[in-house]
Amino acid sequence: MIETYLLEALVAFNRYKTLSAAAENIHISQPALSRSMQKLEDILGVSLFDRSKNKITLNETGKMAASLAERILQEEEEMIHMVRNFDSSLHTISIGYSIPGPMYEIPSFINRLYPDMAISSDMQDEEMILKGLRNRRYNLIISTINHEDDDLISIPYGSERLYISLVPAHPAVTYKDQGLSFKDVNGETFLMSARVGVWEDIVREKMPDSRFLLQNDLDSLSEVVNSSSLASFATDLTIRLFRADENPSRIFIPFNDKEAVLSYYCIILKENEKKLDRWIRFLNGR
Amino acid sequence: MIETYLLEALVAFNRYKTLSAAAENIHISQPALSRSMQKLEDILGVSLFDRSKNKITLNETGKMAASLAERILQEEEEMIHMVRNFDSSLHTISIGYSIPGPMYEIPSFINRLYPDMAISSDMQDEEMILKGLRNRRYNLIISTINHEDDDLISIPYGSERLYISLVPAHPAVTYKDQGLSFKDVNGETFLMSARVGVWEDIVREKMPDSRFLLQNDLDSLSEVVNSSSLASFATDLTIRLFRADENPSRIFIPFNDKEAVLSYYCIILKENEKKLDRWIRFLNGR
DNA sequence: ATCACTTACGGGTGACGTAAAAATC
DNA sequence: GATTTTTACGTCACCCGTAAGTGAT
Repeated sequence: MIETYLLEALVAFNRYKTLSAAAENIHISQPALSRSMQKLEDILGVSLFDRSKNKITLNETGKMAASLAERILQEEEEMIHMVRNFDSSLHTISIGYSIPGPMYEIPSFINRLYPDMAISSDMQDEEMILKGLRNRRYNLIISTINHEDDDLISIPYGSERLYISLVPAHPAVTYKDQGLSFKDVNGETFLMSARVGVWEDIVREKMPDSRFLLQNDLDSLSEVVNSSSLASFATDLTIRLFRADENPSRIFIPFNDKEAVLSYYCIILKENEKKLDRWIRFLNGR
Repeated sequence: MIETYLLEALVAFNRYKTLSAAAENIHISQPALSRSMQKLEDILGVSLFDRSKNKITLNETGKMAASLAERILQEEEEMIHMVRNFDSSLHTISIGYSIPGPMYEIPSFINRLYPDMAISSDMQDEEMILKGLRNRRYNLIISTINHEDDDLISIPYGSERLYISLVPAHPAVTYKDQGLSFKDVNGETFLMSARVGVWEDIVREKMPDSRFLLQNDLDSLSEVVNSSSLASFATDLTIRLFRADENPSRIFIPFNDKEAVLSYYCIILKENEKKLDRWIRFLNGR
């Protein structure tokens, strides 16, 4: 059989057209490459090159061999990637979210239950999240839709209420105790994260006259928020997790509207029930 | 990149299930195979096996890797065959015949014109011969049909008349000078080669009452013919080439019927016109 | 005790690099 | 003279086999 390094040498020569150039590019000496080409011809029992005294080029057979070799090398690289990806998929729990809130607490729970597993988090819209669960991209998803399908297990996880975050000087802080409604602050300009999932659809619909300044990066968002007097958003969950209410420069007021509350569910494929048994029992045992 | 011998080792282990058995089958020592498996894991950066102290089995990742490796090795073998076949096709002129006669003289002409080329001969029915020319299996074909297509070059090669071969004692030898007709010997039993192409169709149709004893091998045919008094066939071409008329134990009498004469043509793809230039000029220069 | 695998060790193949020669531009 | 390829030669990597060790059957 032909060892891989010979195929690599052939492909390199085909790409760089001279032995010297090819040798340099694959970091071997030029005579070594010359010998490899001879060895390849020897193994195949076939002439692959037209040789003159100081010129060597692939003949028709050689060109064919080179393109076949390239295919094989590509496939070998693909194999490496597939094996590594498969292995890593065995050692990571991949979670898809349609809202960001739970993303801040679920990984630490999972990590406690499965200390040897890596955790990958991803946020996309509802549709992509569900599709990702079905095609095994995600091991579990957090969705605001309670999908009830025969092949799924759906467990109510919790709910999140949207808050407005204001500077203490803002006139709307008078609502502090009773909460306020979207229409009370419709027209306000908000700073918000670009990645808030379905929340974005909700606030845009309920406050059509507002402007929303999106920030891609969470750190820069919080920096901008702290240095400006613009309104922003939070939820009961994020306020608790980040102890945001200890920050004296911001007042948090809940929205009273029913659309300001999102219930969400942890959904997994039934086929993964055993694999995620600890997690399921943790959820049900709360 | 992964050297081929490691893939072979993995595939062997997957097939034979224990290191010892696999090692024996690929003719290396068992520790060598053990090391190869470790090396493969090292290169991939991934665990491929479940190991207990004296047992080693492929895990899920390992099984996947093994099947991918198998695919790659198959492709490599395929590459070797394709390259060798392509190379040999460059060094052989492949000829397809629908009748056997020219098969006895064309190769020697070709050999004189192209002394470095190998020659392969093949006989099949008209349809397969033409198909073989179109799909490049044959470089040239000899056909009794004068295919006139835009992509083909067809050159009349010659014609062949069928003779009957009789022992001198046979009553029909009285026809010797004027020739005879198929119907004159319909009912006769003939010894004939199993590979006579379209001739077989002709004699079966024109002498429906005859029996034809087919011989696969030409040598055994001529042996049987010489030791029996049964009739047999020849053509002007074969009589000349094999000096059959110098054999006193056989009389050759031509068939007069028009179906007893077959004209045949040398046909090549136009795209091969240059490659076979010498041959074409030889044909036209006769 | 036997089997299966791993680790340790010494040996040989062969792939490598350096050097030199030959040929072309 | 610079570039490109091949041949020659010595070196070193690495793959191999043998031997020894460990644990399971």
